Amino acid sequence: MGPLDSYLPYLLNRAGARIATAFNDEVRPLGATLQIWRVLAALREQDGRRMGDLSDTTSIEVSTLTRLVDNMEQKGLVARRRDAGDARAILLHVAPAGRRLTQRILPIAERYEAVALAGFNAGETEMLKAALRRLYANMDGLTE
Amino acid sequence: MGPLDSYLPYLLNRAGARIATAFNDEVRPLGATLQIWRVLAALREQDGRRMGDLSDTTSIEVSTLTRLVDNMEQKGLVARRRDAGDARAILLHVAPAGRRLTQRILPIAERYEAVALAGFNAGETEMLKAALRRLYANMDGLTE
DNA sequence: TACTATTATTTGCATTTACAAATAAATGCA
DNA sequence: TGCATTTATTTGTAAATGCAAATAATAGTA
Repeated sequence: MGPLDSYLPYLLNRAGARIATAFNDEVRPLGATLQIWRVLAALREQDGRRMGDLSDTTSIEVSTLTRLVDNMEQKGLVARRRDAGDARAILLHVAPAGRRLTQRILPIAERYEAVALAGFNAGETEMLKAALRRLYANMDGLTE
Repeated sequence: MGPLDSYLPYLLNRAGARIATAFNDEVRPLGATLQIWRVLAALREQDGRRMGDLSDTTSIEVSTLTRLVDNMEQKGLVARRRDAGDARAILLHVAPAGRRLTQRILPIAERYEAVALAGFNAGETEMLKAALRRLYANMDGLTE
């Protein structure tokens, strides 16, 4: 293996960690965290999701997610409801405070997108995003 | 903000998390972790580094790194030496067991690079890596 | 030289995280 | 229907994480 900064997982982690840390610092004054934002963003995309589904989309491990949701529920950001059709499952819904918080974080999220992609034109941006999706899909090759 | 999977930090985190989890599972039987590998890889690139330097290259927070290094030192993977020129600083060196572990992990790391980039040609690969470096650099715009 | 500010690392402590086991419900099938 | 298997979530528990404060040494300057 050559130099570290030509190793893809390294570059990926480094970029991700930097954005994550900065974003986290920024939303903390709002009483949020990156993880909370991830859940809210997932619910914004589609409300009433199962824990397992949320775990998949947010990349937060289920047992961690359970406790994060406990916390968010206490803060009134979300509400658990037992799935009527399948009583094993929970459907998580945003609550009013969660919607308000989402609205406050959205402009920050948009700013991060813009800053990260500063100097990228539309074609480059799309190419990068496509590559990241492809990369994610490629990992199927390992986990079966 | 549009759909989640067009949001760059999301794509970045998702890809990174997936690789990280899989890699971690794979090196665990060797008595290693992803974080341990990060330190070893950084030392392989250049031995005798300061804690702060290591923190920067590995994206591991310094206080976390201190304890990780405690652990690695106990396992005989690395050794701390006080910097002769500046007694505040520690220079971290690989130890024989660390070198051996590095050799065992290297092929795994190479495989991950290959799997992640399956189907990418040389040009696409270089473009992606360049984009990730640029993205990282772009974040200077926020943290000053 | 003494004093203040800066830099490098570690430690205190509360929170977050994740593996494994436990619980609870649905499904498949004898 | 009854029982074993699978699926969904939570809980137990130990380890990892990260902010803030503490410690230690250097550098800058009056």
